[in-house]
Amino acid sequence: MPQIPEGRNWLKPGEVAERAGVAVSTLHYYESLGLISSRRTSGNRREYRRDTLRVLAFIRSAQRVGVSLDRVKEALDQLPRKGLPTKKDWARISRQWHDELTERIEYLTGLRDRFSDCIGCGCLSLKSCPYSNPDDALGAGGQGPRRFP
Amino acid sequence: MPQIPEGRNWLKPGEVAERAGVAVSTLHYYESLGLISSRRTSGNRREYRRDTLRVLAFIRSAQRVGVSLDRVKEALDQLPRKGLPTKKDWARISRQWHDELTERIEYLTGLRDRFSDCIGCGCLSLKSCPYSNPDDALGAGGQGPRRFP
DNA sequence: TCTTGACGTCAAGTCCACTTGATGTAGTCA
DNA sequence: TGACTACATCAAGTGGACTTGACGTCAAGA
Repeated sequence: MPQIPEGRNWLKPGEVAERAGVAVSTLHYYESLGLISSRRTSGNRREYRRDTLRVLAFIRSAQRVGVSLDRVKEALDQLPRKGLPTKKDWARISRQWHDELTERIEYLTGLRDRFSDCIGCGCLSLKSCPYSNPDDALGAGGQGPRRFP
Repeated sequence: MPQIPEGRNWLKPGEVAERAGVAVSTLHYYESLGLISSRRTSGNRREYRRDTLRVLAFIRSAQRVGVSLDRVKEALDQLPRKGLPTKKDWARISRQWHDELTERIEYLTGLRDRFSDCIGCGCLSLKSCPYSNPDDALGAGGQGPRRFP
């Protein structure tokens, strides 16, 4: 991994990509979606602000739990467009993120426990089974995640 | 919702689709993947065994937590190919499922708590942040889920 | 009997999240 | 200076999970 001096606040695409564990093409893609931004050098090369790493980390963890890039963008749009995001900005996002994760954790926990009840026990009845009910809380309005290998 | 008499063990596509909350085309798709199966009437219409609803419920809940259809198929392939799956068969799958969910819950919980630590607190440092580390436990070998609106 | 709707097949389309390829330029190092 | 690599743009391709469309058939009710 290339050493990035402490003082350098603007990073090259390759550096950011390596540090964040994504491909350079992914940076382009995210930029096209407005998730991250860059400035250009005189030679038209991109330069990313150091805190882009933080944004990328945020995106990464959001995706890991199945949040779409659209939703991520909504969250990031609450950061100030101009100027560096402050601690307060990140704290606000962090709070929302925390709540979202908590909700998701509770859902999974319920799923696990009810699953044990209705299938694990061997009752083999779907009549009162929450999984056979398409209209449960989190089910409505979503197509669900696509992959989590 | 159409009434399906208690005794009927073979259901029509429309009935299954409505009960399971999926489209008929989805049933075709799942069948093409080998996730569910059907027999045909003399008029070439599909008929699904009642317990297909259980399989579909299983698929649904698996997808909800971001498990791919490939992985679902792996699990379902452990059910007996011929004959009705027994309580024991479902119980085994249920156990695995339970473990998988537990793992996922623990991951999310860790994510949430560490997230609070490293961003919520405002330290704004990514140096020791688990999200900036591409090589953490669940990160390796996966591209992550795609959507969870 | 006739109509209507559910169903059959198969190809193609969609959406998200990227990746790959083609082609040209910029910067670095021997 | 020349080679080599990183980077730029843009279009097109990929993979998962479906959906839509076109077109023909089967079955149940008026």
